[in-house]
Order: sequence, then structure tokens, then C-alpha cells
Amino acid sequence: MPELPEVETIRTDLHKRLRGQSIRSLKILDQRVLGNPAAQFTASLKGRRIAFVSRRGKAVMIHLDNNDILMVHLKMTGQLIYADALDHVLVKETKVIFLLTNNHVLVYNDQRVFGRLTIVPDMADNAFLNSIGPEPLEKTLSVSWLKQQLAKRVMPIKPLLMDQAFLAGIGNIYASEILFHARVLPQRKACALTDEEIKRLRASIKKILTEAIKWRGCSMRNYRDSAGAKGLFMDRIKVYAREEKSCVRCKAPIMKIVQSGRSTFYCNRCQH
DNA sequence: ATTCTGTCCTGTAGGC
DNA sequence: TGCCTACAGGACAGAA
Repeated sequence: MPELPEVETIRTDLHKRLRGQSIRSLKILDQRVLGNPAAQFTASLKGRRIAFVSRRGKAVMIHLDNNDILMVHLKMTGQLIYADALDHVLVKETKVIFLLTNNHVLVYNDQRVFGRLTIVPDMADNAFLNSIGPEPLEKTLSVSWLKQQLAKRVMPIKPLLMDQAFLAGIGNIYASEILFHARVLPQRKACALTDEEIKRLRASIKKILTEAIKWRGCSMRNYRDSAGAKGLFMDRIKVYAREEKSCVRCKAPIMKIVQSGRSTFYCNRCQH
């Protein structure tokens, strides 16, 4: 569900709320969301103090005082909700409940049960963390680096943008939005982009992700921030899920195609 | 090696 | 109303 801007919104909020708190107890309602055996998961977390919260790609990293990390990947429908009382946030999709020393609660909800909560003792040893590419908002995302990477790839640019091994954090919504902003057709082969287009692509990646963070992400369906609120970038989406609606730039109808099994939206007139 | 398809799971929207 | 199909912010295994 959530992509980089949504996860970053959750990370920032949770960092403020959770830092310095300890986990008094936890209750596991559905073991399928755990990346470790339940007993080990509980033992690793009970009584631990939360040092800080970071993000890597689409994963929320909750750092504990003993240097273990609780890595939460929300996948499609995961939610991390923080509240002052359990009865405000307990729903039928609630999978794990954390009771904190400030008498607040953190719940993990997940309708589709794709998400995972995993204890990571050593980040350098984690297969997922080792497999993902650079952060798109870091300075290392230069035009020259992009150019070098794109030259090696014949796949269409849209599924490449979603490839976490290439860049970490871009998913199905923002891949379409970035390409619309860059005025590049999603079906273009990555290696065929011109220097000018690569420059625009880099600028659009930064611009769209930064704007989306500013508006606290977007809520197509299940996404909620840690206070249970929807993202406001929803109203600024230009192409995603707008099939047959008119392009905000040129009024042509927005097109929908399927690439690598995922829906892609674009304007056939102003993207080239 | 790279690229694409099917799969995990549950809920909802739309067609008839 | 109900039944059926299609589809949904992700990531992996396996096949081509």
C-alpha cells in the first residue's frame, strides 16, 4: 500500500511519538504477520526502549536500545496506528498490539496480511535491506548515475522505476505520477531515454516524492497515517486511477495499460 | 542476467 | 438482494 511518501510520513510521526518510550507488553492476534517465531518476537521486544525511528525504502525501522531493529513492511494494506487508548483503534484487521510505558498503544493493522514485522539484529545481514537500491531523495541520485543505470536496461521505464533493486521506495502510484510529470511515456525502453528526458526524470522523481511527503502521502484505499488520518496528496494525483478522465495538462483522455501485471496510467498526448 | 507471471490474502466495487 | 469476476500503494519464487 504505502510507498516512500506514505512511509516517510509514518516514520516522522512515529519518531516523535515513540522515541524514549518502552514496550510494556505486546499482544499478537495473528502470527502470520511476524517474520520471526512468536516467542522470539515477543522476547526481543518486551521491555525494550525505542531509541529512534528511521526508514529504508518502504520499510519503517524502529530502533531499540539494544541495537535490534523492529522492521515493519506494510506492503499493500498495513497500518501503524498510535493512540491514547486501545478501544479507539482496535479493528478486526488488528494483528499486533503494543502497550507503551506512557499508557498509549501502537497497533499494527493489515487487511490483506501481506505485511511483515521482523526483528533485525544486524542490518548488514538482512536479505531485503541488502537487495534494495539507493534512496531516491539522497544526493547520490545524480543525472550521471541515472544515465549509467538506465543505459543497461531494456525494460520499460515504468516497471524499472518500481524495481526496488534499482531505486528504493517508488511504487505503482508514484511511478505513473513521476512519468507524467517528466512527460515520458511509461512504455519507453529505459535505455532509449534521451539525456534531456533523464534530466527531467531525475527532477520529477525528487519533485513528486517531496511534494507527496509535504502533503502526507495519498490515500487511495487503506492508507492512513499513524493518527489514522488520510493523506492529502490524493487531490493532487494527476493520472493514477484517472482512466478516461481528462488530462489536467491537455484535456486528452488518460489511458490505462498493464505492465508487468500492474496498472499504468498516462497521457498519450503530453507524454512522449 | 533480465524480465515477466503467478502467488500470497482479504475486501470492495461493479455487472448481471 | 445475491452471486460472480476483477482488481487493489508489494515483493518474492519460478519460469522463459
